[in-house]
Amino acid sequence: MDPPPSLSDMDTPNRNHIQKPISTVEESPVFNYISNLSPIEPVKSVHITQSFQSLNFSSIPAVFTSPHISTQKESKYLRKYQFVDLSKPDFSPDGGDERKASSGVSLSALLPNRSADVHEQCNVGASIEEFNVVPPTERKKLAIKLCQTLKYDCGSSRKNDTSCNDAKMGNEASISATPASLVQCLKEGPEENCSTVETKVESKGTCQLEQAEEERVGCDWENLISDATTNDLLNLVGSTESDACRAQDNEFADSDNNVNSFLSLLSRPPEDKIDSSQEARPEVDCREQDQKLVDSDPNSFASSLLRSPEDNIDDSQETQPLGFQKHAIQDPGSHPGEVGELNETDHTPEILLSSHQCEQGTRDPHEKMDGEARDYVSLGCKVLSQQQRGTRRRCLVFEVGGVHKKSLEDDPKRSHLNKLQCDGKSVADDKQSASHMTGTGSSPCKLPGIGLHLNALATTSKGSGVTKHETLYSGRRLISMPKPVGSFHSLTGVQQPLDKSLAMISIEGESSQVMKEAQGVQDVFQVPEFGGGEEFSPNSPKKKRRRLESAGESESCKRCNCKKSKCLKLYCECFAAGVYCVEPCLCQDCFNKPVHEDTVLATRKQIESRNPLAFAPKVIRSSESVVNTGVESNKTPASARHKKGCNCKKSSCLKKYCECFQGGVGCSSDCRCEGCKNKFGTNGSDRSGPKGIEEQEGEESEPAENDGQNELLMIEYQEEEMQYSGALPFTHSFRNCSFEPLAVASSPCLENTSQMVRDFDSLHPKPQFEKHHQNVPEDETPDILRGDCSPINGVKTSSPNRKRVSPPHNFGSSSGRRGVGDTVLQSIPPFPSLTPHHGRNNFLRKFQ
DNA sequence: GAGTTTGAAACT
DNA sequence: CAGTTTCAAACTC
Repeated sequence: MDPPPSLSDMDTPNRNHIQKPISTVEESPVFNYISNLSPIEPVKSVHITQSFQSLNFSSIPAVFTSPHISTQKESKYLRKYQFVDLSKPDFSPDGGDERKASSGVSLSALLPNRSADVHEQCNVGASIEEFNVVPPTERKKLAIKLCQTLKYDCGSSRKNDTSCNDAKMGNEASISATPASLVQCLKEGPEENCSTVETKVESKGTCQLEQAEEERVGCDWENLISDATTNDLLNLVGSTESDACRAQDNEFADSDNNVNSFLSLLSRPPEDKIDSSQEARPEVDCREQDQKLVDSDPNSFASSLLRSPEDNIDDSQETQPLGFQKHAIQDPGSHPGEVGELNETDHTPEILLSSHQCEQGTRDPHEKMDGEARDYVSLGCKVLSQQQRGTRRRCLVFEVGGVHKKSLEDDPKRSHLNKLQCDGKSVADDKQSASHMTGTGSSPCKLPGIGLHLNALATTSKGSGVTKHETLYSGRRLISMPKPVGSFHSLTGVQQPLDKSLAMISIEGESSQVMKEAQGVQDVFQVPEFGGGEEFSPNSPKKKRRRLESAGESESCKRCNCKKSKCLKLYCECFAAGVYCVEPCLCQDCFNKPVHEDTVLATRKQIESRNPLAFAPKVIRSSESVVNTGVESNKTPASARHKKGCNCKKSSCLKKYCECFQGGVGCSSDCRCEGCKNKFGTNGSDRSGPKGIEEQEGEESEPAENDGQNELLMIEYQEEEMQYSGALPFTHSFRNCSFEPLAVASSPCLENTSQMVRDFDSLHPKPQFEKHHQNVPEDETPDILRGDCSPINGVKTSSPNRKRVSPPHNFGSSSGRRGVGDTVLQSIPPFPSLTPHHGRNNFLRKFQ
């Protein structure tokens, strides 16, 4: 298997970029051959290109991919991941919050990193191997070119010197075998001529073994790469490559004075074959020997190279204590203060080779290995997998720790990216967790669980950073639905903007918040099977709830407290909001968890079959057509309306029993409330609001309207999805996080809304609503997305008094009840489903 | 914190 | 589609 062809086979817009670096290096047939075979330069360039491109372009297409559509591919990831994980049972870090955080964040993070790293290792190995194939006379030249190439490649990857130290360490480690070999050759003289030979062989072995391992694992590179349609993979590949490249660059650059030594070694005749025992020498032996050599010849190029990784690690420790510590913690085989970490990572080729040999049963070369080395070898593929993850863990560490700490100091974009990755992994891991149970997988890179239900998003949008964090992490728990399913069919479409938001917010976050977020991620995994559910909570639900409430509504969104509905009915606020229940929930026998994804989705489907708008926001913004028509009602509180209207009898629509009041909207003609005193509305005795206008102008035709309104609501609903598609700028999508009370209508945190509404009270209702409209400017949406050409507009425009002309279709609403799809409102972004057109079409088809 | 009220959701 | 039941949030004490 040849990784570079696999890469080139990738269906990526960067193909042209792939070829470019190759051509720049081509100078001779030999080098052309080498270049074609050597993946170092082109592959790195490719990865780098992808990395940065993915920052800008790749994410959007990924967002549009339905998590269910990609189930198959995700399964591949999952399988591979599972294999790796099995080989490393104790992957999780071992400490408190960090452990929780990593358990949620890091698992899926491994996948892309792992792929990237394996690939890279193979590339390096192949490159060196081909290097060896060249006649000795050419080696010097090639060595120079190799160095140049390495430097050249690294030139574009220096951006993340600080932030990627952790990852860098791993990559440095992965190539540390090379200097080690060089050291040996320097020490042992020309007879071995192993400077490149051994290294090459080891690297070659590494590559081949890696490949073989990958095949055994069942990882099809092509599939894997083809699966890499997500930011995570591409970004991580890029980061890994660039880090490795940088590491190499650093090493080579630092040892320019010793290049001659290196070249002299290269130019030596290949009189000797590699000592198989050395070749297969376990890493500990190699380490010891190398260390000796380093001590004896500290000034040599080889020693310089050899020291580099550890030195860099030390540097990393100094500059990135958190990241490295986390790394160390995450490494199950390492112990604080020991060199286990280095043992595992500094000699990637050796240990990989050893592992490979162990797998193949060719352990004879290990006759002379010491006990420790034998232990390593005996671990077989386990060690291999660990080693493979060694580098990736660094990336992971970087993402976990560095993202929140160090990366903040770096390129914001980079930090942002990594945060995205981290987030994606969190969710992906969540999904994976669920997938383990349900048999369905989701792309670890696609935030499958994030169908942004804007209710959920707005739920916690109260303006504080903490709240925003919570919101976004709540978003991860959102339930994704297959596309064909009405309201949730395209939830993933919002992932990108949402996660961008999250990323941006997280950049501003603090470690405490990070841990809180991580805890939030962990919450997703707290399923009954694992004893994480609140069912097992010894605390009284109400007590807990009170505690949560007392802790401040601004910090924690209210969770459900269902006891009999299993959180699979709209009674459940979480379920109704399209989010999974999490740890703060006090529900009992909860099925609204990722582990019951199938059940949840099926239930949702069923409910939506009854009422397609069941999961639509209860409070929806009024149509822009109202604005267009100049009707002043859009400046009133009632410009946002409850989709169905309330049916209050005793609360006078003045308590949160009333959904209109709860949503901060006025009662409308669609309400059947009695004695309404909702001052935002006009349905009750106080009819000073738009309702009065509405009633005056078109109340009589209301019965005929509703069916049409239903359909209009559905269409508008789709328009909203369009608005929240990834094509919209992040800020635009984030507007859904409007911190206005109305924006949180129908969210699980409605109490916040109500409180804010109450604070405003009836004295200044209009300014509040007007403000909301200002914060949710309709003009931000391109006209094409606004549906200017949609039938809605025409209808609305022609009905200034909101008397809607129903399209000729019969609206297939299951509910003949009045108000199921009444006035199209606009004050709140209705539904976050973002699937661009197909979702819309499906949705429309569904009701035509 | 226990109990009550309330109205939406679900059911018949 | 109306009536009833179930349910959980909101509310009161």
